[in-house]
Amino acid sequence: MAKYQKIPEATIRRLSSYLKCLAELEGKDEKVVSSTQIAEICNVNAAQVRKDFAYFGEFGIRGMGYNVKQLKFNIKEILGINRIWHIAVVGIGNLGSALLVYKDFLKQNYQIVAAFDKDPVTVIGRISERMGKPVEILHVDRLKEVVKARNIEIGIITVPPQEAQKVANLLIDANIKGILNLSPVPVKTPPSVKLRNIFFTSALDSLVYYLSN
Amino acid sequence: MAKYQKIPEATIRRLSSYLKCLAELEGKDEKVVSSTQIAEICNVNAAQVRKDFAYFGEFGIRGMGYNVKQLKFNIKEILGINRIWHIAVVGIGNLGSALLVYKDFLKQNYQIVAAFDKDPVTVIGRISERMGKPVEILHVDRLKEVVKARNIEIGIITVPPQEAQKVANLLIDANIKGILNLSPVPVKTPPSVKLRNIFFTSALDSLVYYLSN
DNA sequence: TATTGTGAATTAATTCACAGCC
DNA sequence: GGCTGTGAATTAATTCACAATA
Repeated sequence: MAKYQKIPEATIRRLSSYLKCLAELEGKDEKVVSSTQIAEICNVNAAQVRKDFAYFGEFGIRGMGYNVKQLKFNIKEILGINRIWHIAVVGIGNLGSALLVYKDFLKQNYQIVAAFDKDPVTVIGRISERMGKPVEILHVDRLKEVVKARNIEIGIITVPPQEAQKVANLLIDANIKGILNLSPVPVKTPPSVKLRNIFFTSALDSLVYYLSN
Repeated sequence: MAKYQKIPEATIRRLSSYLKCLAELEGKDEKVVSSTQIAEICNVNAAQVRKDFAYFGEFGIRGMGYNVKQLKFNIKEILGINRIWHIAVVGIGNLGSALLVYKDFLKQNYQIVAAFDKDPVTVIGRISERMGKPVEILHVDRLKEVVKARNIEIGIITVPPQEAQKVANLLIDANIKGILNLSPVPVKTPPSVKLRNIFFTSALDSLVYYLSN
């Protein structure tokens, strides 16, 4: 898909945000959009928008702009989300169970096909009252087996900090392809397992820095 | 606090991650740490760690390293989190109610002192069964008044996409200082109101890009 | 001796500015 | 005429490499 060059990680993140913008425009039945409009909505420079696309090809029409539907399709193809990815959530505490019912998250390209906890019985009791059995909660011992059986490619870690690396190791051992770590501590993976550590509080910390300075 | 220069946003995010690392080391009773160790744990270059600190002062001892406790204190001071910040959560759906009980989040420097929804009665019924009245849920009409009364400086937006900008506008009108937007669409604020849009799925999208390529 | 702190060198990302094209 | 696509210019971030020093 990519032409030849190394693509900046920032470009990839922006592509994902352009996609949201395009989904909105599509909802408003807009057919065509210019780089200037996208830039305006996403708070970036218009040349940047064009350059981000240029890494992957020519998607626009000079003098006209971009076809919304087509551009959306192209970006999904670039990102690899023109299909459904199977996800497992490990750790069904507050955050984990929020994910299980987070519909916006499910709707597009991701499907949570398994949920694990080290104490499924307690957890099921706690969460079943507020959702109609969204997905069965399994004991974490079954992780490797189920990852294989259900073609799970991505694991989301939502366990307490002291368990995070252990769970990461289990996922790695289960031949997971990628890990999204939402626990409050960083985990390590070998180069073969792609990783994103998302620290919720980091965003707050950086916000607060700019509030204080 | 900062010497003179403009500080890269990336530096601020890393400071927040060094802080996590230091908290862990402190928990293990480590007294001293080197830039190389921090770099190793946080997956960055050691010179980068030193340079990040250098923007703000000299915190280490040549030949020795950094005093864990002291460095932790210094970073908290730099980030402005050497005190408690009052937060409001707007939109008590799944994600919002997860925040209300997300203890790791509360523990350090942030305190959720108000929660708003446009239908508090329904919401209270839904969530009260799984938590012991963590914080009263108020009607969003009372936002401005309560923000003022409780010295709330930060608002977290966890409403559905079509409501996000409206809520942002309410917060802006209530003279909030900063907004953390966890809804799936970007919102806009005037320059006087600092903003972070956190798109959960963007992290997944970028992870998937690197899995596909 | 070991490790910080930092100027210089390097690499990367962004923006400009305009040629190319519909 | 208006907007894309892109080489060149600029700006920013990272890393190197070593002098300073506890």
